[in-house]
Amino acid sequence: MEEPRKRARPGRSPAPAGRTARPRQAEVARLAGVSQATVSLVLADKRQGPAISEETRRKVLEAARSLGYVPDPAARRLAAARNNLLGVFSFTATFPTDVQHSYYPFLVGVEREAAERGYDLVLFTGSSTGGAGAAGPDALSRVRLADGCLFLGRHAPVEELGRLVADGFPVVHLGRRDEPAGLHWVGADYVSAAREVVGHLACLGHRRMVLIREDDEAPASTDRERGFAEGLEAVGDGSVFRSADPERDLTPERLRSWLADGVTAFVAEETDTGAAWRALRRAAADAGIECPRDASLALLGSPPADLADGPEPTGFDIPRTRLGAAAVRMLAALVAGEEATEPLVACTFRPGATSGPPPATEDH
Amino acid sequence: MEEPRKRARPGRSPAPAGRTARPRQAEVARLAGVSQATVSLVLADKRQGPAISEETRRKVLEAARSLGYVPDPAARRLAAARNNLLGVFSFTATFPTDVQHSYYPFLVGVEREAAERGYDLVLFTGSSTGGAGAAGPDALSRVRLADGCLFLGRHAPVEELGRLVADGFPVVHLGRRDEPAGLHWVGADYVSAAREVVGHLACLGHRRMVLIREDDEAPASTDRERGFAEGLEAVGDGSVFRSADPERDLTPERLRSWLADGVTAFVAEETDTGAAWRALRRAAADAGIECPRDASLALLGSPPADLADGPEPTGFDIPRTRLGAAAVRMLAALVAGEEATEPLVACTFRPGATSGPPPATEDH
DNA sequence: GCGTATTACTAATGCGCATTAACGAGTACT
DNA sequence: AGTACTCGTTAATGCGCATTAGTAATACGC
Repeated sequence: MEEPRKRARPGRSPAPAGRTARPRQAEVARLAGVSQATVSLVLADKRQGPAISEETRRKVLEAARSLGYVPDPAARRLAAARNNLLGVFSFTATFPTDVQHSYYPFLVGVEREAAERGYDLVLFTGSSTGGAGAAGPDALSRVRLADGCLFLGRHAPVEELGRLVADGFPVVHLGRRDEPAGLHWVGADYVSAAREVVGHLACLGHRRMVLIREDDEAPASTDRERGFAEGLEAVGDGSVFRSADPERDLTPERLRSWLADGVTAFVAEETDTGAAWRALRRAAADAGIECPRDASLALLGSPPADLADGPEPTGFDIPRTRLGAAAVRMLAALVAGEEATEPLVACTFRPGATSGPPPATEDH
Repeated sequence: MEEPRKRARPGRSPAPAGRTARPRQAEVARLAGVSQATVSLVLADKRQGPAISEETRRKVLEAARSLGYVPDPAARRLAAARNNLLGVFSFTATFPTDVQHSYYPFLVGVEREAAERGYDLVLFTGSSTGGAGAAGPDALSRVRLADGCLFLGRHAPVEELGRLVADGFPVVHLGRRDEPAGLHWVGADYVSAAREVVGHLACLGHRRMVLIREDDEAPASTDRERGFAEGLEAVGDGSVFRSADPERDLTPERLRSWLADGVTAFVAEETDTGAAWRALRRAAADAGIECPRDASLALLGSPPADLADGPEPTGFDIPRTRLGAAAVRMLAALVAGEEATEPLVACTFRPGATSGPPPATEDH
């Protein structure tokens, strides 16, 4: 025989004893001798709504306090037609096991800014769609549960993202990204940052430089190259060394031949692997080049963890935390129906110890 | 004249253009040519309740998929159902800038296990920042949006937690905790782990040991002490050195006097600061005690980051990732209305290099 | 005194969903 | 042919709150 219980909630109105249920606005209203609507108004404390007498306000607040009234967030969000929920979706686990993955600093900023704005975060795991739940091509659509969603990682499927964007669902991608047209993103201003590094080298007197980069087409790489080029435009000239495997191809001999050609500074891009910088450092060491003396080195980003304890490289730091915050700001703006905010976040220049004036030449 | 707009939601039903709003069950129903109730039934996929024809089921699922329908979590909660959302609430920032005491390893386990079970995570923010959400007496109550909530950190206000627990809201605290009666928790089995470490020392031949601990009453400390006592029960005897500032109070002289008393092994508890272990290592060094030779040292936990590169201490590792997973398992059980699962998670013994047989005595 | 404001509140409605009583259409059995 | 069931679907309801239209009461102006 089925118990005809109404909902799972125990003891209601006349309180048949047992646990007292959480009080509702209705109970507060009864105690204060007013209507539920009045309670809502008092507690909302709007300035523009109907006026409430001081007397009533007092009674309601008193009643609410004495009952220990606490609003039900679900009901509140339902009635207000917004969730105050921002999604965070990464295509790998948000918390990869290899500790202190680079997402961490982003999340710091994301959390802080979201908290600041009263949003909570929903962490969608790539696997929450692949694991127990349904996989399939519409896996991404789960993020619609939030008011908007932040995407991390390069492997976002263009198709599905495009669909979300086309539906007007607020989406912000962390990192510049052109692919689904209309996708909003925030990213570090690699162009300016690279330009600034080159400018710094130019100030020191360098006129001829080489950029070492890996062989891919990620915006992060091309932006750096552009900044490199722009920085050199009026003050010198440079060339780009591009290799799929810099650690193999960047030989000490090549470095020496560049030096012989009058190159006095080398700039490496930062990548996931840090291969360019590692290759550059090693080749320089093998070639017997002492760093700020014989040639200057710069890194367009931060050194990989395994090279962290060498001399601090001249270059710039990616403001990951601020990026996370900026992403949330933009997402919040989109959710509010406003224009997207500024997508570029400035990197901070790092003087470092791997650059100095070029060695004296015959001009001297 | 007042525009009779319904809520702030733009473009509805016949879609006057512009942004498409999130689809509701009603839209799915319309597209599938059935009623909203039917949609709900199909999507709920209950085995009891009214039967649904295969034909209808197909149509509904197809419509839902093509619209990218996702249930509104707030509405679901309100209608007394489940969300598939588990909350995570920490009383400091979940992603602290100060990496020292990071919840990261826990979160790895939490995320993995949650994904495994088809739950998404809601990170309730604003606990620390006091941002827009400000810390009222209802700061905690936001978590009711989720099906259940995980709490991290020691500073959980007993009052509010008690309220949630009393209301039957599924709550699991990470770390043993007695305070709000009835609170569920998962924690590392410090008692067994400490016992095992002591047992190991006893096996090596140690009979008299001293436990160095800080002066507080956290369960994590008292549990370790209990394990220490239990481990010694039948095999030897020990005493406890307790200090609010071990680095000041634990002098080399004291160490020597213990040695003179026949103490051959020292055990330090792990705390946030790592003070006990640091003090012990330093005092031993200052006293000219060479580690495994003159006396054995053990650490009930993991060394602080700044001592990580010394010899690996004998002791145990706290299985943080597994703890996170266990917490989610328990929370899921509670949400499902089942009994709470096993709260204790075993630590893994670490042989280390700071222990060995006691030095030869006059008995020799 | 009768409109017109103004103030202080309440009734009614709906947010999106789950749930259940009710209903219509078959089919089976007296 | 009438009754009893079963099956598939829908109408209706309510969760707890915010919002708005509406009402009652009082103050004001001429």
